[in-house]
Amino acid sequence: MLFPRRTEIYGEKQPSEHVYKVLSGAVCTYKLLIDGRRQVDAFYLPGDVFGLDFNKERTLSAKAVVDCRILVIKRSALTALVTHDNKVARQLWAFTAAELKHAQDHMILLIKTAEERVVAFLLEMAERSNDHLEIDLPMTRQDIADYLGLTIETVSRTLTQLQANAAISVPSSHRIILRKPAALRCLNV
Amino acid sequence: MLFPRRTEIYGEKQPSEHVYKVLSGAVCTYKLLIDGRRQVDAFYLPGDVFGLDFNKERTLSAKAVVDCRILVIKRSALTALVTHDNKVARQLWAFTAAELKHAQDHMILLIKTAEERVVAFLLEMAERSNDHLEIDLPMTRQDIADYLGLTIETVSRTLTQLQANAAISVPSSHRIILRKPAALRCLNV
DNA sequence: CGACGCCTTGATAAATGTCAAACGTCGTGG
DNA sequence: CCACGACGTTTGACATTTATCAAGGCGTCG
Repeated sequence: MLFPRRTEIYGEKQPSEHVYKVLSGAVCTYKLLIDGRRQVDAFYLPGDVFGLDFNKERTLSAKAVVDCRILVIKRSALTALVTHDNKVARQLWAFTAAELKHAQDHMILLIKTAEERVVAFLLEMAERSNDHLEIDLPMTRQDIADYLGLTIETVSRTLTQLQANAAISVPSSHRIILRKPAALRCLNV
Repeated sequence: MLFPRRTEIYGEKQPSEHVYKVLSGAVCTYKLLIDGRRQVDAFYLPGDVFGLDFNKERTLSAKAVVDCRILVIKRSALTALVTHDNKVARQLWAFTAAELKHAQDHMILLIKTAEERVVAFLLEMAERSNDHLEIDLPMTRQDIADYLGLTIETVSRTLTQLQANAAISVPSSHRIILRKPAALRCLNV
């Protein structure tokens, strides 16, 4: 199924009827406060599965950050499997546990300084990329800022500062190359 | 089993061999950065179960915030049950999902202002208390500050300010009474 | 009674947010 | 093919929030 960029895939409080797998593009999950402040919980890249918040209602919203091809799976198909196959049940549990771990790591990120947060984000994205040094960032600065609990201006300034230190280079705004990965890892506390 | 206050119950990276239930007292789970900054993930009060991070290794540390009586359960006893009883497996999964939801709510708390964070904390604790208006806080200001991503000074100042607004009263430093719960809920975004 | 631990208060500093403007890039239409 | 406009990003000047550092108060326990 195709989702154009910026499309909402599901919204908070809606019933959880499907599970999703990213085929191409990128997705983010987030929460909104009434005044518009937003906390992005996670980015999902090709191969990643999302939408397994198996409280009946969605606890997060999800939207396509760029045009996406997404595989949509009925929840009922999964729950049927679970009641019969114990192994599937355990895999789903492990998946939820992994999301919990990610949320815990994200929480500690939110108490760090701006520079540490940006570096942690770059290292996380590098870890998930193909060659671990060149990163393609499908999301906007606003998405990154909302993931890190900062403003776009602070994210932008921190990136230019890292570039000034020659720790990274930014050939285009959605492409970043790690020049001193070891130094960056030191900043990752 | 008895744990005096400040005792570590388990540490990050240790193997997960037990699950715990608070009988009396209070426990918190947390992560540390090398320079000592600390993020408290959750407080557990009598009746609560903790220690179910079922990645093999602990992703958090846990310590008693006051003297505690704690029921300690062998992990192996649980996993044995799980392989046979599908219902137990699903309960454990639901438990992990609930922890995940709490972590997500905590993340959005960390992007709010100091006043909003303190209010959110008070409302959360009130919700878990007996009469929902009088709160007994077993933890220190430092524990609260580390839960909210603030300093003890900011927590203290915010509490005195709420007291000045007559939104709360603080008869003793570990006891808080909500005077204007509706007004506080408005601040909870 | 004194000492210690914890909490509160005050003055100041630092980090990040806000507001505003300029810049670049990309796509569209003349 | 070039010009224009929209959108996203960067940069700058300034404001605000919260942290830091330091001192004082209060209660508890030996």
